[in-house]
Amino acid sequence: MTNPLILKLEQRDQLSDEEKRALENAIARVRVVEADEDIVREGDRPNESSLLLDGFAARYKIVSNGRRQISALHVAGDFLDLHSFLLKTMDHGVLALTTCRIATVPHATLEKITDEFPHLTRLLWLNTLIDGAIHREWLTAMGRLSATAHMAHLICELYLRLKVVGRAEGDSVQLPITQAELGDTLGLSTVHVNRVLQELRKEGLIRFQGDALTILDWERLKKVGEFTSTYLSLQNEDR
Amino acid sequence: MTNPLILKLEQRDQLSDEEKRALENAIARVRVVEADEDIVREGDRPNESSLLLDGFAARYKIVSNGRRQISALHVAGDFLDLHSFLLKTMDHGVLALTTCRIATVPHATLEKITDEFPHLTRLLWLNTLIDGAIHREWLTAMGRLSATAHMAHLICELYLRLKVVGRAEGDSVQLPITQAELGDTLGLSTVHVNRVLQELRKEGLIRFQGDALTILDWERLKKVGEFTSTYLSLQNEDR
DNA sequence: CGCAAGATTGAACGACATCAAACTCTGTGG
DNA sequence: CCACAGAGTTTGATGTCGTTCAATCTTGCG
Repeated sequence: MTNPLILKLEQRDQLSDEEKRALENAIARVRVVEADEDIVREGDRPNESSLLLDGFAARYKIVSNGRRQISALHVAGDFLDLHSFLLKTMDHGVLALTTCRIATVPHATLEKITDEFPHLTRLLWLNTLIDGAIHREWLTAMGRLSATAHMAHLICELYLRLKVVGRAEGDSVQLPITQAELGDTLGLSTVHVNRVLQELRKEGLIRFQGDALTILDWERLKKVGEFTSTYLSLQNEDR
Repeated sequence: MTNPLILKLEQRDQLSDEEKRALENAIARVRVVEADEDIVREGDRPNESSLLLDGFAARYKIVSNGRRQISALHVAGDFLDLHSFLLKTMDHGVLALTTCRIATVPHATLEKITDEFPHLTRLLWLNTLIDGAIHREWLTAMGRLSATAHMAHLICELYLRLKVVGRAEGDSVQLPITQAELGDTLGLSTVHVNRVLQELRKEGLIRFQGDALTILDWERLKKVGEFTSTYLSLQNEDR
């Protein structure tokens, strides 16, 4: 059971043993949050950041008419609120979509890392930059792609991100996300999410029953979703 | 003429004289890019980052049917591609919307800053985190607000961001952005942008003729756009 | 003065939303 | 092991917000 954050970072650059140790030691404690509970709330000023070890979580905002927008979906190895280290006040909430195992890293420890480990600091920074790249990609998909293309795009992304942290088995991943949650992610109604998924199934691109998502035709799915993985920075290079 | 980046950072935290000097010295050269020219292209692997000293710029992506999505609008004091320091490959282009004065900061210098100035590094990191927070806000607005609310939200944000770097005169700012560009930002058609702007004018919320944008009723504009400035991290605190 | 870029208008259309109901599945208690 | 409850999925009918297309109008500028 390697720490999934280390898996994720090692996909992008070399980590020294000392850096790995510093990361492992940064974890103050591990806690479990049940599905549908808040991990961090909008307006909070946390003095620690949460690293997702297992499960699925979402960053979200509620707007006035009660509608919800999910601005990020998180999988094992993702920091849920690393940005709260410097932004201080949470401008959105983070919700557990499933039971989540969460490692807690005090901001004081992060500050120490920035003082003593410049290269590791750059990799943590990189981590937040990838989050930003994903946001931009979602903006483009939301603004300029059809609902079907947007969904295909999201599925491609989630499949790859899960694969990187060893959560894929062949062409399949466990994706315990409801259609309502997908709707809040894509900015669509639940009803339309359902129709879009049916279309992708009918086209023979995916199978999606229960939590099990299988990619049946990766090339065509990528094409439908206009997906290119550049923004995920999957290349290993000096940073 | 203070460097607008320093203005921007000083809004968020104290900067020592040494840090200010390090920032000033980081600028290798200043260049001018004319309106409608690319500043950085998608796929580029720049070895320097561009700091916008004056003018307006946009990050954008083109999707298959030729449509364009703008994922960020930038004003004086903004780094246009600070993230290329660690992401290496540009996943989007950056375009000059007006004539732009741009300071160039070599990545080698940024690396040196991360080795020698931990606190300044955190502030540069913060800078990219604010970009990310803006992305999330835009996602929420795009997914769950009406076109009119979304436009009102964008106007509130741009007004505040310009004000921070001393580009506002009272309730007015110069905003040399066409309705087509606004459409690409909001994910709307030009026609609809026009109608939405008319509605905001008719409601007495803004005046917008030529480049001159005036906020006529800040409180009501904020309300229409469901705007709260938390995500811009305008508080000065230790980071 | 004349042109080109941008803004504005109107009419028809379409993608997705909304509403309301039925269906399926899984877990639970009797 | 059956009934039932509740969450999630699916379906159909209708409504609407924003798009598209095609002009026309305005404005800044050489």
